[in-house]
Amino acid sequence: MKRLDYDFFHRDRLTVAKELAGKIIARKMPDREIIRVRIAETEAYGGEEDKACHASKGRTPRTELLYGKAGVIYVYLCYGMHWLMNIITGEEGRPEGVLLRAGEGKLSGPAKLTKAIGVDKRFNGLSICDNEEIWIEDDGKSFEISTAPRVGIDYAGEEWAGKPWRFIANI
DNA sequence: TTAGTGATATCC
DNA sequence: GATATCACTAAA
Repeated sequence: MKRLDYDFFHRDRLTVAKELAGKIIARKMPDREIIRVRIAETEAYGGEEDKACHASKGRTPRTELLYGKAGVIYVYLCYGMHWLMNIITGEEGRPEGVLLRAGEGKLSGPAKLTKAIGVDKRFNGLSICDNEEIWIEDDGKSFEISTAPRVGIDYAGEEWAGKPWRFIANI
């Protein structure tokens, strides 16, 4: 069992998103219990012109993290009650990231995943390959990966909403 | 289908 | 200071 390090995330976002599907996210809770959830779905965001990426409309304090170093966790509060978790990928200085969209089993939704592993604002800005509370593990198993269009981003227009940048592991 | 929720960005 | 927007969920 090995932890994914900076080199894993320091690559093209589509590659990272595809390979991240099927990996395990581990979370050490405050009571020292360790929760492990296999990642079932990911989505790639960002790139030069991706209108669905938060950073596409301009660099702001909130999106500053997206331009940062690969492996950094970007946590975003959506609709006032849902935490969405992303991991920054690619070169520093480019707004790229991968959204963790679902976990194995009943965790069919990005906010359910973060709720299950107790991720919130406190993790925003942490590096996932350099702390003892949360990390990603590779247990050596590999899965068939399906692709599909991203969801929930109709505002970005058909061209971007239709990109097959969603990766689903056939667990 | 619709309500609920709050941070953020963008306008005064 | 005010308002519009939003990478969602649960209940119906």
